[in-house]
Amino acid sequence: MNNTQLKADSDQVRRQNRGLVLAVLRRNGPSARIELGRITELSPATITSITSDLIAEGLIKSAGEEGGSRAGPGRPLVRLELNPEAGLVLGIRISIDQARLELARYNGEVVHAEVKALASYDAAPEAYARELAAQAVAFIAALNVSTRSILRTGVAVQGIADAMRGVIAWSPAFRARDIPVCAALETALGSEVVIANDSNLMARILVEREGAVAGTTVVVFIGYGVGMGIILDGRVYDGPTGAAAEFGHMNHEPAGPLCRCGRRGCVEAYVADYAILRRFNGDAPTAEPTHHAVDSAALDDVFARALAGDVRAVETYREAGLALGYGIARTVALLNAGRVVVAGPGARAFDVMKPWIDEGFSLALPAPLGEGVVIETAATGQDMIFAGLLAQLFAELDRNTFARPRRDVEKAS
Amino acid sequence: MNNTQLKADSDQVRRQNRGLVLAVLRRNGPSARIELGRITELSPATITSITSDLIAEGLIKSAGEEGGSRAGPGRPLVRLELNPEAGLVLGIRISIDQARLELARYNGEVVHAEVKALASYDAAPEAYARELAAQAVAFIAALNVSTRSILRTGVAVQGIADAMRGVIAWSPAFRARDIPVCAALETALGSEVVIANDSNLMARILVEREGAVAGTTVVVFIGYGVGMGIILDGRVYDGPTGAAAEFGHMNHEPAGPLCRCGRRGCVEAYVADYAILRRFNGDAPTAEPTHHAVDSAALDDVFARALAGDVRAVETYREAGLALGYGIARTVALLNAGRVVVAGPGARAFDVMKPWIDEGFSLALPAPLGEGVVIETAATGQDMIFAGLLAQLFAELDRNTFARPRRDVEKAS
DNA sequence: GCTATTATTTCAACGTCCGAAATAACGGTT
DNA sequence: AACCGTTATTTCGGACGTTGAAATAATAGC
Repeated sequence: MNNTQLKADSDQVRRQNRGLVLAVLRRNGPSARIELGRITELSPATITSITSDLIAEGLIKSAGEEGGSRAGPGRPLVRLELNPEAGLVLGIRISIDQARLELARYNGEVVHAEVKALASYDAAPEAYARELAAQAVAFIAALNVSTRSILRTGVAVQGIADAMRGVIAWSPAFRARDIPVCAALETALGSEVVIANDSNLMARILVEREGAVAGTTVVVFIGYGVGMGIILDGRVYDGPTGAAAEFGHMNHEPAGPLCRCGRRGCVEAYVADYAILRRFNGDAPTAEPTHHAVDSAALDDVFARALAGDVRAVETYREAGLALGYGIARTVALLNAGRVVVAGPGARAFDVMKPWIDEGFSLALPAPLGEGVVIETAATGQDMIFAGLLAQLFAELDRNTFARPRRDVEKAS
Repeated sequence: MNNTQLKADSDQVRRQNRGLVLAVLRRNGPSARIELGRITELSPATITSITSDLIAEGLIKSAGEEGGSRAGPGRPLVRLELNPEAGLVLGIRISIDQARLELARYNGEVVHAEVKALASYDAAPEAYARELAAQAVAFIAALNVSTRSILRTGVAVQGIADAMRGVIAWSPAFRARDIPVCAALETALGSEVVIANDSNLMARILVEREGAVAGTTVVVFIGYGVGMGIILDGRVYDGPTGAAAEFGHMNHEPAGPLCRCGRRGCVEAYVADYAILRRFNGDAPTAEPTHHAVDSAALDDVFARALAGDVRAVETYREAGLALGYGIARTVALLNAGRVVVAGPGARAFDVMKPWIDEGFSLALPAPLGEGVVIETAATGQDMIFAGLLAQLFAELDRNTFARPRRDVEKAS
């Protein structure tokens, strides 16, 4: 018989409290010991003990003079901050036929970012992974950084990111399935590599920016595809394997338009970039969708026409809005979400779609379930995915690696 | 700034480990200290310390001779068990126009169960709550039990159980909304009262019976209504307020048959008892559904006819199965569930519907998302809801009340 | 230079867990 | 009946973590 829960001991207490201190420093920036004590509710004595350990291990250091002290009498506070030199983290975002790499110090400061062309859609899985690893090695070599100082690497991608197996199980960026990116990067870099879904990362950073969110929030990401990040009780839900909610492939109507996935009536087939264009152009709903990036100028045009009242453009967004409203209603029925944030490039048309989103929502959901649900949009950019990726990497690093007390560091006396 | 996490201290360590010991005793039945140590991974010394505290507090006691020792030489093990006299727990299940009450000892043993008639559908909220509380008081008074020994009370109901506000927010058993059952019971009984959803409790007990479940499992409950319990990583997900997944009111087709909730095309309107009868009888899909319990003999008849190949009966289950398959696919898309269990009285027709469930599922879900998903049924009864309710009450009691170390109990020396 | 004030560290006390040793309670053997 | 091997449970001292109180440090204001 195996147990659901784990036993607790003093090691775990220390780990938890160290993690807490690191988390506060990461979220709040430079903080004095007394402030750490107030926020964590740990006693000043404990804070002294924990911070002196962390300093001895090189994870944090006392901030310079810019701390700014405090008005009035009394000993000035000494602010502590994360030590940027404690290590580096590498973030990689894979999208169709390109990859963006970003190197950041332990305090979150970005050292360098770069976009590399890297054919993905038609690539063979192993070859792609090898090529990606080579690009990563070249990227950090060009910065004169040793692979040894890379503490952790993260890969963000649209579609199903299987964190257990460390592969991209299924993504619109690839024709093939099961791209084994983690293994290749791990051997090339020697650091632990995690994989995550774009929408989840977007959700993560939205939550982080706004502080803890009560209840359940879902973030719908509309762009080249349609994704979703789910936040349950303030925590991003990653699914059993790390995959995100495939809201885009949640069916709307059984005989609906053809989706890139080959099924009919997926939400994506009404709402994604390609679906908007297909509908506006008057192509058959069963016309095979493109598998490559769509012309963003053409999309801008449809949007502008909708604003101007062009009938076909409005009708396009009406159908998209209805599908979205129904899809959101189904999601709310299942998860009892109180807030829905529509984000991503496709969210530019949010205001145009909103009346139809509301209509679909209220047609699909009995009033008691829909009451008080807020459907809104949020300005988001490509860098938010990176911010989320780095936030996740640092959170894991702090919690799983650095929170663990080390007994092998000589304490200064 | 407030914190997501809480600090840890030695008190919390003890609480966690005491809770662990109680949980093992509850799940495993009488266990010797050495066995507790093996399962919890705590040292024998710690187990001695914790168990002697628990014994002093009257929560556990050493089991009689029936422990059965062990073959071979060596000191025989002394099995410990939960002390039935540590307190009582009251479970109440509310259904349409009746309530069932059940009193159980701390070790889970049921003292007495009783069904009382209690008009619900047309009742006024406050009056219903008062009446229910009066019935509960009478029930325990008839058993010669003092309200003081009731440690906790739980209410199970179909529909939206708002645990935060302690009300039945919306349920097929009531025309009215927001029935304030918790407040009334709390003042009448003096014990903490929690409210929970039928389907969640069913899911809880299914999980408990099978041990920890890896990944995500959903339990679809088909009966008078259609509900769902979601198990994320082996834990029942209760939603922000304690409500369950309203799978029954997840829309299937925008212009589908009329649901009891007044919307069209809900899964329930294809699959629930009343929907099966309506379709089989050839009534219009927009015929107003009944709000009272359906004739179970008539349902048996439809089922028998379907088995015999009656065209209209088969067609009825075909449509229900398709709706179910689509609904399950939507759920899997969102939650990445690996296993779906169809339960409840309506699950008797599972085998009949299975081909259509599978068809709907594969039409709705791209292959990579549906791979390896197991859709199955499980035999369930009314008592499983009670078992789940008691399990939940005891788990909360153990974790929140009894795991907390007490310093006011005199230790035997 | 002194005082009030606030931040940080030191120290002793207390709670928890653990390993090792001691003790307890059997079955089997002589 | 005494002894031995075996296994369960308790006892005890040590290690670690947190805490409150007291001591110390570092400033502003007078």
